[in-house]
Amino acid sequence: MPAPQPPVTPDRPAHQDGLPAAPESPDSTTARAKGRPRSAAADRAILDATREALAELGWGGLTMGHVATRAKVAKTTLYRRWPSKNELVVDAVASLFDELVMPDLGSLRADIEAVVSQFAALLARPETQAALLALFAEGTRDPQLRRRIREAIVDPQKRLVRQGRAAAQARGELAPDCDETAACEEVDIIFDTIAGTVEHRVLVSGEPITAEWTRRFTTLLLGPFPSLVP
Amino acid sequence: MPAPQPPVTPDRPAHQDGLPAAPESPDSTTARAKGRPRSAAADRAILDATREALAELGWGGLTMGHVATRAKVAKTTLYRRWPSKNELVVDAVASLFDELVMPDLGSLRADIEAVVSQFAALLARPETQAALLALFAEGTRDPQLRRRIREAIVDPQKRLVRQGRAAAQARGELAPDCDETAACEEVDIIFDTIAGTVEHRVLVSGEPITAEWTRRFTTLLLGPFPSLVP
DNA sequence: CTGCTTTCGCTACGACTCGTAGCGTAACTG
DNA sequence: CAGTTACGCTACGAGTCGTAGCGAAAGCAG
Repeated sequence: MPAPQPPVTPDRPAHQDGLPAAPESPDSTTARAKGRPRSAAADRAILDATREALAELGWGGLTMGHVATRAKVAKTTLYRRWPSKNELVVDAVASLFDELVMPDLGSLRADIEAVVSQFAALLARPETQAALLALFAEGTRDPQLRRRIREAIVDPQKRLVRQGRAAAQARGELAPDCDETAACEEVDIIFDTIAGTVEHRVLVSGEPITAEWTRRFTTLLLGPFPSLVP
Repeated sequence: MPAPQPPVTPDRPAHQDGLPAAPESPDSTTARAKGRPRSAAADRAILDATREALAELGWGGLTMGHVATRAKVAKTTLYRRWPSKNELVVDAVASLFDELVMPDLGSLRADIEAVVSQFAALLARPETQAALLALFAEGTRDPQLRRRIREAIVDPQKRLVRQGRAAAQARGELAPDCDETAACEEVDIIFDTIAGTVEHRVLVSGEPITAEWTRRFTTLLLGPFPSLVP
Protein backbone atom coordinates (compact mmCIF):
# COMPACT_ATOMS: atom_id res chain seq x y z
CA MET A 1 0.00 0.00 0.00
CA PRO A 2 1.33 3.45 -0.83
CA ALA A 3 1.27 6.36 1.57
CA PRO A 4 -2.20 7.22 2.92
CA GLN A 5 -3.04 9.91 0.43
CA PRO A 6 -5.03 12.93 1.53
CA PRO A 7 -8.64 12.38 0.56
CA VAL A 8 -8.45 13.85 -2.91
CA THR A 9 -11.44 13.11 -5.06
CA PRO A 10 -11.14 13.92 -8.72
CA ASP A 11 -14.80 14.05 -9.62
CA ARG A 12 -16.60 15.33 -6.57
CA PRO A 13 -15.61 16.69 -3.16
CA ALA A 14 -16.07 13.10 -1.90
CA HIS A 15 -18.72 12.05 0.52
CA GLN A 16 -16.48 12.28 3.62
CA ASP A 17 -19.42 11.72 5.94
CA GLY A 18 -21.35 8.63 6.90
CA LEU A 19 -23.16 6.77 4.18
CA PRO A 20 -22.76 8.10 0.66
CA ALA A 21 -25.37 10.77 0.17
CA ALA A 22 -27.72 9.19 -2.31
CA PRO A 23 -29.38 11.94 -4.32
CA GLU A 24 -32.88 10.77 -3.55
CA SER A 25 -34.27 13.73 -1.60
CA PRO A 26 -34.72 16.44 -4.20
CA ASP A 27 -35.86 19.07 -1.72
CA SER A 28 -33.03 18.42 0.73
CA THR A 29 -30.78 21.25 1.75
CA THR A 30 -27.89 19.69 -0.14
CA ALA A 31 -27.11 21.69 -3.24
CA ARG A 32 -28.86 20.08 -6.15
CA ALA A 33 -26.23 18.47 -8.35
CA LYS A 34 -26.00 19.85 -11.83
CA GLY A 35 -24.71 17.06 -14.01
CA ARG A 36 -25.52 13.38 -14.11
CA PRO A 37 -26.37 12.17 -10.61
CA ARG A 38 -24.52 9.28 -9.04
CA SER A 39 -26.37 6.05 -9.37
CA ALA A 40 -27.88 5.05 -6.04
CA ALA A 41 -28.34 1.56 -7.43
CA ALA A 42 -24.59 1.35 -7.93
CA ASP A 43 -24.02 2.28 -4.30
CA ARG A 44 -26.31 -0.46 -3.11
CA ALA A 45 -24.81 -2.97 -5.51
CA ILE A 46 -21.30 -2.11 -4.33
CA LEU A 47 -22.12 -2.40 -0.65
CA ASP A 48 -23.96 -5.67 -1.19
CA ALA A 49 -21.09 -7.02 -3.25
CA THR A 50 -18.66 -5.98 -0.54
CA ARG A 51 -20.58 -7.87 2.13
CA GLU A 52 -20.85 -10.96 -0.05
CA ALA A 53 -17.20 -10.92 -1.03
CA LEU A 54 -16.26 -10.36 2.59
CA ALA A 55 -18.18 -13.44 3.66
CA GLU A 56 -16.69 -15.57 0.88
CA LEU A 57 -13.10 -14.40 0.65
CA GLY A 58 -12.43 -12.80 4.00
CA TRP A 59 -10.59 -9.56 4.56
CA GLY A 60 -7.35 -10.59 2.92
CA GLY A 61 -9.08 -11.99 -0.14
CA LEU A 62 -11.26 -8.95 -0.64
CA THR A 63 -10.09 -6.94 -3.63
CA MET A 64 -11.37 -3.74 -5.10
CA GLY A 65 -11.35 -5.44 -8.48
CA HIS A 66 -13.46 -8.30 -7.18
CA VAL A 67 -15.99 -5.97 -5.67
CA ALA A 68 -16.22 -3.95 -8.86
CA THR A 69 -16.71 -7.02 -11.01
CA ARG A 70 -19.28 -8.54 -8.69
CA ALA A 71 -21.20 -5.28 -8.48
CA LYS A 72 -21.06 -4.97 -12.29
CA VAL A 73 -19.35 -1.64 -11.92
CA ALA A 74 -16.10 -0.21 -13.23
CA LYS A 75 -13.20 -0.11 -10.81
CA THR A 76 -12.88 3.61 -11.34
CA THR A 77 -16.46 4.10 -10.15
CA LEU A 78 -15.51 2.37 -6.93
CA TYR A 79 -12.57 4.70 -6.33
CA ARG A 80 -14.70 7.75 -7.09
CA ARG A 81 -16.84 6.95 -4.05
CA TRP A 82 -14.50 5.28 -1.55
CA PRO A 83 -10.83 6.14 -1.42
CA SER A 84 -9.76 2.80 0.02
CA LYS A 85 -10.85 -0.64 1.07
CA ASN A 86 -11.03 0.42 4.69
CA GLU A 87 -13.61 3.11 4.18
CA LEU A 88 -15.63 0.91 1.88
CA VAL A 89 -15.82 -1.87 4.42
CA VAL A 90 -16.77 0.49 7.23
CA ASP A 91 -19.80 1.61 5.27
CA ALA A 92 -20.62 -1.91 4.14
CA VAL A 93 -20.51 -3.33 7.64
CA ALA A 94 -21.92 -0.44 9.64
CA SER A 95 -25.48 -1.10 8.62
CA LEU A 96 -25.26 -4.62 10.03
CA PHE A 97 -25.08 -3.15 13.52
CA ASP A 98 -28.40 -1.38 13.13
CA GLU A 99 -30.19 -4.56 14.06
CA LEU A 100 -29.02 -4.26 17.66
CA VAL A 101 -31.83 -2.90 19.82
CA MET A 102 -32.48 -2.49 23.52
CA PRO A 103 -35.57 -4.54 24.26
CA ASP A 104 -36.68 -3.36 27.76
CA LEU A 105 -37.86 -6.72 29.02
CA GLY A 106 -38.65 -5.57 32.53
CA SER A 107 -35.41 -6.43 34.30
CA LEU A 108 -31.82 -5.38 33.90
CA ARG A 109 -30.64 -8.98 33.79
CA ALA A 110 -33.02 -9.90 30.99
CA ASP A 111 -32.07 -6.79 29.03
CA ILE A 112 -28.37 -7.49 29.29
CA GLU A 113 -28.77 -11.11 28.29
CA ALA A 114 -30.86 -10.12 25.29
CA VAL A 115 -28.30 -7.61 24.06
CA VAL A 116 -25.45 -10.07 24.54
CA SER A 117 -27.34 -12.64 22.51
CA GLN A 118 -27.98 -10.18 19.73
CA PHE A 119 -24.36 -9.15 19.65
CA ALA A 120 -23.23 -12.78 19.63
CA ALA A 121 -25.53 -13.53 16.70
CA LEU A 122 -24.11 -10.56 14.82
CA LEU A 123 -20.55 -11.70 15.47
CA ALA A 124 -21.40 -15.17 14.21
CA ARG A 125 -22.04 -13.88 10.70
CA PRO A 126 -19.14 -14.38 8.31
CA GLU A 127 -19.16 -10.82 6.97
CA THR A 128 -18.85 -9.43 10.47
CA GLN A 129 -16.13 -11.84 11.47
CA ALA A 130 -14.06 -11.09 8.40
CA ALA A 131 -14.41 -7.35 8.72
CA LEU A 132 -14.53 -6.32 12.35
CA LEU A 133 -11.12 -7.30 13.69
CA ALA A 134 -9.39 -6.32 10.46
CA LEU A 135 -10.98 -2.89 10.65
CA PHE A 136 -9.97 -2.50 14.26
CA ALA A 137 -6.44 -3.50 13.34
CA GLU A 138 -6.23 -0.85 10.63
CA GLY A 139 -7.75 1.63 13.04
CA THR A 140 -4.83 1.31 15.41
CA ARG A 141 -2.61 2.87 12.72
CA ASP A 142 -4.97 5.35 11.12
CA PRO A 143 -6.60 7.73 13.62
CA GLN A 144 -9.01 9.03 11.01
CA LEU A 145 -10.22 5.53 10.24
CA ARG A 146 -10.61 4.88 13.95
CA ARG A 147 -12.81 7.95 14.19
CA ARG A 148 -14.97 6.69 11.35
CA ILE A 149 -15.25 3.28 12.99
CA ARG A 150 -16.23 4.85 16.27
CA GLU A 151 -18.89 7.03 14.68
CA ALA A 152 -20.33 4.38 12.40
CA ILE A 153 -20.02 1.22 14.47
CA VAL A 154 -18.92 1.65 18.07
CA ASP A 155 -20.82 4.66 19.32
CA PRO A 156 -24.25 3.45 18.20
CA GLN A 157 -23.74 0.46 20.47
CA LYS A 158 -22.76 2.59 23.43
CA ARG A 159 -26.20 4.06 23.17
CA LEU A 160 -27.58 0.65 24.14
CA VAL A 161 -25.76 0.76 27.46
CA ARG A 162 -27.18 4.18 28.20
CA GLN A 163 -30.69 3.07 27.35
CA GLY A 164 -30.39 -0.01 29.53
CA ARG A 165 -29.10 2.03 32.42
CA ALA A 166 -31.86 4.56 32.07
CA ALA A 167 -34.50 1.85 31.96
CA ALA A 168 -33.06 0.17 35.04
CA GLN A 169 -33.01 3.48 36.87
CA ALA A 170 -36.62 4.12 35.92
CA ARG A 171 -37.48 0.71 37.35
CA GLY A 172 -35.59 1.51 40.54
CA GLU A 173 -33.05 -1.27 40.01
CA LEU A 174 -30.19 1.21 39.77
CA ALA A 175 -29.65 4.38 41.74
CA PRO A 176 -29.99 7.55 39.67
CA ASP A 177 -26.80 9.27 38.55
CA CYS A 178 -25.30 11.71 40.99
CA ASP A 179 -22.14 12.71 39.13
CA GLU A 180 -22.38 13.22 35.41
CA THR A 181 -18.79 12.40 34.46
CA ALA A 182 -18.70 9.38 36.75
CA ALA A 183 -21.80 8.04 35.02
CA CYS A 184 -20.12 8.55 31.67
CA GLU A 185 -17.07 6.62 32.77
CA GLU A 186 -19.24 3.84 34.08
CA VAL A 187 -21.00 3.60 30.74
CA ASP A 188 -17.61 3.40 29.04
CA ILE A 189 -16.36 0.66 31.31
CA ILE A 190 -19.52 -1.39 30.98
CA PHE A 191 -19.46 -1.01 27.24
CA ASP A 192 -15.82 -2.00 26.84
CA THR A 193 -16.46 -4.98 29.08
CA ILE A 194 -19.45 -6.29 27.19
CA ALA A 195 -18.14 -5.64 23.70
CA GLY A 196 -14.58 -6.72 24.42
CA THR A 197 -15.51 -9.88 26.26
CA VAL A 198 -18.01 -11.11 23.70
CA GLU A 199 -15.68 -10.31 20.85
CA HIS A 200 -12.79 -12.08 22.54
CA ARG A 201 -14.90 -15.13 23.29
CA VAL A 202 -16.24 -15.46 19.74
CA LEU A 203 -13.42 -14.16 17.57
CA VAL A 204 -10.31 -15.08 19.51
CA SER A 205 -11.16 -18.05 21.67
CA GLY A 206 -13.50 -19.20 18.92
CA GLU A 207 -16.04 -20.67 21.29
CA PRO A 208 -19.78 -20.18 20.96
CA ILE A 209 -21.94 -17.95 23.12
CA THR A 210 -24.40 -20.30 24.82
CA ALA A 211 -27.32 -19.34 27.01
CA GLU A 212 -25.43 -20.71 29.99
CA TRP A 213 -22.38 -18.60 29.21
CA THR A 214 -24.56 -15.52 28.83
CA ARG A 215 -26.14 -16.21 32.22
CA ARG A 216 -22.76 -16.52 33.90
CA PHE A 217 -21.34 -13.44 32.23
CA THR A 218 -24.38 -11.37 33.15
CA THR A 219 -24.03 -12.54 36.72
CA LEU A 220 -20.49 -11.27 36.68
CA LEU A 221 -21.62 -7.91 35.33
CA LEU A 222 -24.33 -7.64 37.98
CA GLY A 223 -21.89 -8.54 40.72
CA PRO A 224 -21.79 -5.09 42.32
CA PHE A 225 -25.58 -5.25 42.73
CA PRO A 226 -26.24 -8.51 44.60
CA SER A 227 -29.89 -7.63 45.01
CA LEU A 228 -30.36 -8.14 41.26
CA VAL A 229 -28.77 -11.59 41.19
CA PRO A 230 -31.48 -14.14 41.90
CA MET B 1 -3.05 -13.92 -1.83
CA PRO B 2 -3.34 -17.32 -3.47
CA ALA B 3 -4.98 -20.29 -1.87
CA PRO B 4 -3.55 -21.21 1.54
CA GLN B 5 -1.12 -23.80 0.31
CA PRO B 6 -0.49 -26.87 2.42
CA PRO B 7 2.69 -26.35 4.40
CA VAL B 8 5.07 -27.72 1.84
CA THR B 9 8.70 -27.08 2.62
CA PRO B 10 11.14 -27.75 -0.17
CA ASP B 11 14.32 -27.96 1.86
CA ARG B 12 13.42 -29.50 5.17
CA PRO B 13 10.29 -30.97 6.77
CA ALA B 14 9.69 -27.45 8.17
CA HIS B 15 9.70 -26.58 11.82
CA GLN B 16 5.90 -26.82 12.24
CA ASP B 17 6.13 -26.42 16.00
CA GLY B 18 6.69 -23.42 18.22
CA LEU B 19 9.85 -21.45 17.81
CA PRO B 20 12.22 -22.58 15.08
CA ALA B 21 14.34 -25.31 16.56
CA ALA B 22 17.76 -23.75 16.79
CA PRO B 23 20.30 -26.52 16.42
CA GLU B 24 22.02 -25.77 19.70
CA SER B 25 21.35 -28.93 21.68
CA PRO B 26 23.57 -31.53 20.06
CA ASP B 27 22.42 -34.36 22.27
CA SER B 28 18.72 -33.59 21.82
CA THR B 29 16.42 -36.29 20.54
CA THR B 30 15.99 -34.38 17.27
CA ALA B 31 17.84 -36.15 14.50
CA ARG B 32 21.19 -34.49 14.10
CA ALA B 33 21.19 -32.67 10.78
CA LYS B 34 23.76 -33.89 8.31
CA GLY B 35 24.43 -30.95 6.05
CA ARG B 36 25.01 -27.29 6.81
CA PRO B 37 22.97 -26.25 9.84
CA ARG B 38 20.54 -23.40 9.70
CA SER B 39 21.97 -20.19 11.01
CA ALA B 40 20.51 -19.41 14.42
CA ALA B 41 21.76 -15.86 14.05
CA ALA B 42 19.60 -15.50 10.97
CA ASP B 43 16.57 -16.61 12.96
CA ARG B 44 17.19 -14.00 15.61
CA ALA B 45 17.89 -11.32 13.01
CA ILE B 46 14.66 -12.15 11.19
CA LEU B 47 12.49 -12.07 14.29
CA ASP B 48 14.07 -8.82 15.46
CA ALA B 49 13.62 -7.29 12.01
CA THR B 50 10.00 -8.40 12.02
CA ARG B 51 9.29 -6.70 15.32
CA GLU B 52 11.03 -3.51 14.21
CA ALA B 53 9.28 -3.40 10.86
CA LEU B 54 5.99 -4.11 12.59
CA ALA B 55 6.45 -1.13 14.88
CA GLU B 56 7.44 1.15 12.02
CA LEU B 57 5.20 0.11 9.17
CA GLY B 58 2.29 -1.64 10.85
CA TRP B 59 0.73 -4.86 9.69
CA GLY B 60 -0.30 -3.66 6.27
CA GLY B 61 3.09 -2.16 5.54
CA LEU B 62 4.99 -5.23 6.66
CA THR B 63 6.43 -7.06 3.67
CA MET B 64 8.46 -10.23 3.43
CA GLY B 65 10.87 -8.35 1.21
CA HIS B 66 11.29 -5.61 3.80
CA VAL B 67 11.94 -8.08 6.58
CA ALA B 68 14.50 -9.94 4.48
CA THR B 69 16.33 -6.77 3.55
CA ARG B 70 16.35 -5.43 7.09
CA ALA B 71 17.56 -8.76 8.48
CA LYS B 72 20.28 -8.87 5.80
CA VAL B 73 18.91 -12.19 4.59
CA ALA B 74 17.70 -13.44 1.23
CA LYS B 75 13.96 -13.56 0.74
CA THR B 76 14.21 -17.26 -0.06
CA THR B 77 15.78 -17.90 3.33
CA LEU B 78 12.73 -16.33 4.92
CA TYR B 79 10.35 -18.61 3.05
CA ARG B 80 12.42 -21.66 3.93
CA ARG B 81 11.62 -21.06 7.60
CA TRP B 82 8.17 -19.50 7.69
CA PRO B 83 5.59 -20.27 5.02
CA SER B 84 3.75 -16.95 5.38
CA LYS B 85 3.63 -13.59 7.08
CA ASN B 86 1.10 -14.85 9.60
CA GLU B 87 3.30 -17.58 11.02
CA LEU B 88 6.30 -15.31 11.06
CA VAL B 89 4.51 -12.66 13.06
CA VAL B 90 3.12 -15.19 15.53
CA ASP B 91 6.64 -16.28 16.39
CA ALA B 92 7.96 -12.73 16.41
CA VAL B 93 5.29 -11.47 18.76
CA ALA B 94 4.80 -14.47 21.01
CA SER B 95 7.95 -13.83 23.01
CA LEU B 96 6.69 -10.37 23.95
CA PHE B 97 4.03 -12.00 26.10
CA ASP B 98 6.57 -13.81 28.21
CA GLU B 99 7.03 -10.70 30.29
CA LEU B 100 3.58 -11.14 31.84
CA VAL B 101 3.90 -12.66 35.30
CA MET B 102 1.60 -13.25 38.26
CA PRO B 103 3.13 -11.31 41.14
CA ASP B 104 1.32 -12.67 44.26
CA LEU B 105 1.09 -9.37 46.13
CA GLY B 106 -0.93 -10.69 49.01
CA SER B 107 -4.43 -9.86 47.87
CA LEU B 108 -6.54 -10.82 44.89
CA ARG B 109 -7.32 -7.20 44.12
CA ALA B 110 -3.67 -6.20 44.02
CA ASP B 111 -2.79 -9.18 41.86
CA ILE B 112 -5.50 -8.42 39.34
CA GLU B 113 -4.57 -4.77 39.14
CA ALA B 114 -0.93 -5.67 38.60
CA VAL B 115 -1.69 -8.05 35.77
CA VAL B 116 -4.03 -5.58 34.11
CA SER B 117 -1.30 -2.95 34.26
CA GLN B 118 1.25 -5.29 32.74
CA PHE B 119 -1.13 -6.24 29.97
CA ALA B 120 -1.94 -2.61 29.30
CA ALA B 121 1.76 -1.76 29.05
CA LEU B 122 2.25 -4.61 26.61
CA LEU B 123 -0.67 -3.42 24.48
CA ALA B 124 0.78 0.07 24.41
CA ARG B 125 3.82 -1.07 22.46
CA PRO B 126 3.64 -0.41 18.73
CA GLU B 127 4.70 -3.92 17.70
CA THR B 128 1.94 -5.44 19.76
CA GLN B 129 -0.67 -3.02 18.54
CA ALA B 130 0.20 -3.60 14.92
CA ALA B 131 0.26 -7.36 15.20
CA LEU B 132 -2.31 -8.54 17.69
CA LEU B 133 -5.61 -7.55 16.12
CA ALA B 134 -4.39 -8.33 12.63
CA LEU B 135 -3.37 -11.80 13.76
CA PHE B 136 -6.72 -12.33 15.43
CA ALA B 137 -8.43 -11.22 12.25
CA GLU B 138 -6.52 -13.72 10.14
CA GLY B 139 -7.22 -16.35 12.76
CA THR B 140 -10.96 -16.09 12.22
CA ARG B 141 -10.43 -17.45 8.70
CA ASP B 142 -7.63 -19.93 9.25
CA PRO B 143 -8.31 -22.45 12.02
CA GLN B 144 -4.74 -23.69 11.97
CA LEU B 145 -3.42 -20.19 12.51
CA ARG B 146 -5.91 -19.71 15.30
CA ARG B 147 -4.55 -22.83 16.97
CA ARG B 148 -1.02 -21.51 16.71
CA ILE B 149 -2.10 -18.18 18.16
CA ARG B 150 -3.84 -19.92 21.03
CA GLU B 151 -0.84 -22.06 21.82
CA ALA B 152 1.78 -19.35 21.48
CA ILE B 153 -0.02 -16.29 22.79
CA VAL B 154 -3.41 -16.85 24.39
CA ASP B 155 -2.99 -19.94 26.50
CA PRO B 156 0.12 -18.76 28.35
CA GLN B 157 -1.96 -15.87 29.62
CA LYS B 158 -4.76 -18.11 30.79
CA ARG B 159 -2.21 -19.66 33.09
CA LEU B 160 -2.07 -16.31 34.92
CA VAL B 161 -5.75 -16.53 35.80
CA ARG B 162 -5.27 -20.00 37.19
CA GLN B 163 -2.29 -18.93 39.25
CA GLY B 164 -4.16 -15.94 40.64
CA ARG B 165 -7.15 -18.10 41.54
CA ALA B 166 -4.95 -20.65 43.24
CA ALA B 167 -3.15 -17.99 45.24
CA ALA B 168 -6.43 -16.42 46.33
CA GLN B 169 -7.76 -19.83 47.35
CA ALA B 170 -4.60 -20.50 49.35
CA ARG B 171 -5.16 -17.17 51.11
CA GLY B 172 -8.77 -18.08 51.82
CA GLU B 173 -10.14 -15.22 49.72
CA LEU B 174 -11.83 -17.63 47.32
CA ALA B 175 -13.60 -20.88 48.11
CA PRO B 176 -11.78 -23.95 46.82
CA ASP B 177 -13.07 -25.55 43.64
CA CYS B 178 -15.83 -28.07 44.04
CA ASP B 179 -16.55 -28.92 40.42
CA GLU B 180 -13.63 -29.26 38.05
CA THR B 181 -15.36 -28.34 34.80
CA ALA B 182 -17.18 -25.43 36.42
CA ALA B 183 -13.84 -24.08 37.60
CA CYS B 184 -12.50 -24.38 34.08
CA GLU B 185 -15.41 -22.45 32.67
CA GLU B 186 -14.96 -19.79 35.29
CA VAL B 187 -11.32 -19.42 34.34
CA ASP B 188 -12.37 -19.06 30.72
CA ILE B 189 -14.93 -16.42 31.44
CA ILE B 190 -12.59 -14.42 33.67
CA PHE B 191 -9.87 -14.62 31.09
CA ASP B 192 -12.05 -13.54 28.19
CA THR B 193 -13.34 -10.68 30.29
CA ILE B 194 -9.94 -9.34 31.30
CA ALA B 195 -8.23 -9.81 27.95
CA GLY B 196 -11.20 -8.69 25.87
CA THR B 197 -11.99 -5.63 27.93
CA VAL B 198 -8.43 -4.34 28.11
CA GLU B 199 -7.89 -4.95 24.41
CA HIS B 200 -11.11 -3.21 23.53
CA ARG B 201 -10.29 -0.25 25.73
CA VAL B 202 -6.79 0.21 24.33
CA LEU B 203 -7.06 -0.92 20.74
CA VAL B 204 -10.61 -0.03 19.77
CA SER B 205 -11.70 2.83 22.00
CA GLY B 206 -8.11 4.05 21.94
CA GLU B 207 -8.17 5.36 25.49
CA PRO B 208 -5.40 4.80 28.01
CA ILE B 209 -5.49 2.44 30.96
CA THR B 210 -5.16 4.65 34.02
CA ALA B 211 -4.79 3.54 37.61
CA GLU B 212 -8.29 4.81 38.28
CA TRP B 213 -9.72 2.81 35.41
CA THR B 214 -7.91 -0.30 36.60
CA ARG B 215 -9.35 0.18 40.08
CA ARG B 216 -12.89 0.51 38.74
CA PHE B 217 -12.54 -2.47 36.43
CA THR B 218 -11.12 -4.64 39.19
CA THR B 219 -14.03 -3.64 41.39
CA LEU B 220 -16.36 -4.83 38.67
CA LEU B 221 -14.53 -8.14 38.45
CA LEU B 222 -14.66 -8.61 42.22
CA GLY B 223 -18.34 -7.76 42.30
CA PRO B 224 -19.51 -11.29 43.12
CA PHE B 225 -17.26 -11.23 46.22
CA PRO B 226 -18.24 -8.07 48.08
CA SER B 227 -16.08 -9.03 51.02
CA LEU B 228 -13.01 -8.37 48.88
CA VAL B 229 -14.10 -4.89 47.82
CA PRO B 230 -12.83 -2.42 50.42
C1' DC C 1 42.05 -33.72 2.57
C1' DT C 2 37.91 -35.39 -0.24
C1' DG C 3 33.18 -36.20 -1.05
C1' DC C 4 28.32 -35.57 0.55
C1' DT C 5 24.59 -32.93 2.17
C1' DT C 6 22.18 -28.93 3.15
C1' DT C 7 21.77 -23.98 3.43
C1' DC C 8 23.11 -19.64 1.72
C1' DG C 9 22.66 -15.32 -1.35
C1' DC C 10 21.43 -13.88 -5.71
C1' DT C 11 18.65 -13.20 -9.89
C1' DA C 12 14.76 -13.77 -12.50
C1' DC C 13 10.10 -14.95 -13.34
C1' DG C 14 4.73 -14.93 -14.04
C1' DA C 15 0.76 -13.68 -11.70
C1' DC C 16 -1.58 -10.56 -9.18
C1' DT C 17 -3.22 -6.05 -7.00
C1' DC C 18 -2.96 -1.24 -6.59
C1' DG C 19 -4.45 3.43 -7.70
C1' DT C 20 -4.49 6.66 -11.63
C1' DA C 21 -5.10 8.64 -16.29
C1' DG C 22 -7.27 9.16 -20.64
C1' DC C 23 -11.00 8.57 -23.62
C1' DG C 24 -15.60 8.42 -25.59
C1' DT C 25 -20.31 7.87 -24.10
C1' DA C 26 -24.56 8.23 -21.13
C1' DA C 27 -27.62 10.86 -18.12
C1' DC C 28 -29.56 14.78 -16.23
C1' DT C 29 -30.29 20.15 -15.88
C1' DG C 30 -31.54 24.72 -17.47
C1' DC D 1 -30.14 22.83 -27.36
C1' DA D 2 -25.44 23.39 -24.55
C1' DG D 3 -23.27 22.42 -20.18
C1' DT D 4 -21.99 19.45 -16.60
C1' DT D 5 -21.10 15.37 -14.37
C1' DA D 6 -20.89 10.24 -13.90
C1' DC D 7 -20.09 6.13 -16.34
C1' DG D 8 -17.54 2.00 -18.54
C1' DC D 9 -13.52 0.71 -20.65
C1' DT D 10 -8.58 0.24 -21.43
C1' DA D 11 -4.00 0.78 -20.28
C1' DC D 12 -0.24 1.88 -17.39
C1' DG D 13 3.92 1.83 -13.84
C1' DA D 14 4.85 0.38 -9.44
C1' DG D 15 4.84 -2.91 -6.05
C1' DT D 16 4.25 -7.57 -3.86
C1' DC D 17 3.88 -12.45 -3.93
C1' DG D 18 5.83 -17.10 -3.80
C1' DT D 19 8.83 -20.09 -6.57
C1' DA D 20 12.73 -21.85 -9.39
C1' DG D 21 17.41 -22.23 -10.69
C1' DC D 22 22.09 -21.38 -10.00
C1' DG D 23 26.85 -21.38 -7.95
C1' DA D 24 29.09 -20.84 -3.57
C1' DA D 25 29.68 -21.70 1.38
C1' DA D 26 29.45 -24.43 5.65
C1' DG D 27 29.51 -28.37 8.28
C1' DC D 28 30.16 -33.64 8.79
C1' DA D 29 31.83 -38.59 7.72
C1' DG D 30 35.29 -41.22 5.85
